[in-house]
Amino acid sequence: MAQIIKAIRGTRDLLPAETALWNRAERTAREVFARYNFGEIRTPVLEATELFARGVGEETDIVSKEMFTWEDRARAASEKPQSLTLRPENTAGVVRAYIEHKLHDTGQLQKLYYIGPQFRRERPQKGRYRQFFQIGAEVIGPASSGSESPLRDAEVLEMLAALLDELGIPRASAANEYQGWRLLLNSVGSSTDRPRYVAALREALLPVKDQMCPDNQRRADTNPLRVLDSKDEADQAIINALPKIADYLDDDSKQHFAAVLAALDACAVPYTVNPRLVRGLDYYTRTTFEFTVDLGLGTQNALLGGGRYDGLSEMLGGPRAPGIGFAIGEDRLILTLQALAELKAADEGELAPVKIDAYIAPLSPAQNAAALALARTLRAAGLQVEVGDGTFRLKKSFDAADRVARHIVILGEDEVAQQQATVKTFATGDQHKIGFDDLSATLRSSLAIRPTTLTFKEPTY
RNA sequence: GCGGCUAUAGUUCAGGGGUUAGAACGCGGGUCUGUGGCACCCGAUGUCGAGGGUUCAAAUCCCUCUAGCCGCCCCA
Repeated sequence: MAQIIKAIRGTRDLLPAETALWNRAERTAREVFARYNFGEIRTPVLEATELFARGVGEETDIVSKEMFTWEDRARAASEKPQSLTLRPENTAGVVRAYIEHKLHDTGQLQKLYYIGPQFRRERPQKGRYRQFFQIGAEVIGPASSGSESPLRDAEVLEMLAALLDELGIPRASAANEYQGWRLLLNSVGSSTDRPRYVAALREALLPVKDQMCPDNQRRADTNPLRVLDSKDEADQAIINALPKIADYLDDDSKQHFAAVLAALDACAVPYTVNPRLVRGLDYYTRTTFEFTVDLGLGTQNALLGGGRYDGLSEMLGGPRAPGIGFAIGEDRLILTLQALAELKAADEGELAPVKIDAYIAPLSPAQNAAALALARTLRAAGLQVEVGDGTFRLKKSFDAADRVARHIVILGEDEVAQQQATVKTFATGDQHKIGFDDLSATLRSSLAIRPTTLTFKEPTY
């Protein structure tokens, strides 16, 4: 027997039972984004490796060891082979498109959102896959369009709060034992603040480095900012004594951050300022944030992350175009929603599965053609319809119908001859004969099927 | 990339060197020829993750691989 082929490591199939939830989440996100005047952008899954090296940062873990990268062969002798990469995130691609299509020259603020797969070659775990999905958005434009305003930061954060609220994810509070979402916020400073701070950090780490865990010793050399969000218990005292980024912000950055917090207060969006929150991508400046959630996600409790990237466009060879954005881990969002649904089911009992409108059951193969024709009519009217096969016994048809549909439409010899279907409503047990021409209207209006408004008698044979 | 745990029916799981591998749910059929859900009866579940080794004998012990989960790293 031939070897079966399986989905490759870290990728997975989403079957209808799950995609229903994915679609609901995506629909909600699209609706919320539209209310804030965001339009959708779709960028290629494949980009030049150079884009991520320059945008995300050559030294970051993502670029240095987690990308799916290969050399595409040259098409002609005169052409050089090109290094291609499956995108590990989408912000760099959006900014590349912004520059490439000269959206800057419109002078307008661009509000763009995307939904799509991203790829990172990490060890798979719950909530962490090699092909994972992100729902993200970017606000970018020339400074004259207001792209640099703290209002943009606050608006994005407020929009995210609205989205999570609308998806039914509770806010963490003492009342629910902090099972819910929580916004963590920090400012990592401007592109001039940050190098000063990193230098100070390095200096402060030098004498204490040896006392820290091996991971932190390594970080102290490669990426000192990462020492700040270390979970190592023993190192916490040392970390708390390190210089604070807040003391290295220039006046502009300080005022900017204060304005963001003031706007969040005005919108009643709860947040926690965490001076140790840092991000793993080099392009972030000033406001950075993370939403965590304690439902359904194990150690991967970061539901979404984002921040400002005022210098990214220039890094990619474009004009100065400040911006802010975020990316939601859609897989993690779904895990959270599933955990929430389970909690609810434990409280209220299982929810009845959603059923389609009708199941057409021909009584013998002679009625198969008529059944398909009737299905076509009903479907054209917008009804959700399944069709059985006339070789099934009626008993089996009922069984199959009850599993998926609210009504069974029985089609025997008499029904076809009279152009009247026998329709039974599972919930009530009511059964009526309804003319083919009236069927879609009758099924559409649940009122008409209620016994109080219909006085059909049980058919007698 | 590192460490640990796990892999048996469609699903959740039990078993544990010795005839033919089990339960529940689910699935198929019947009792019941155009009226289901309940009940009762019958039936099929399967390369025991893959490959190799030890042994008279391996689903069981050992090794390698693969995949999943947990933690680390990192991040969404």
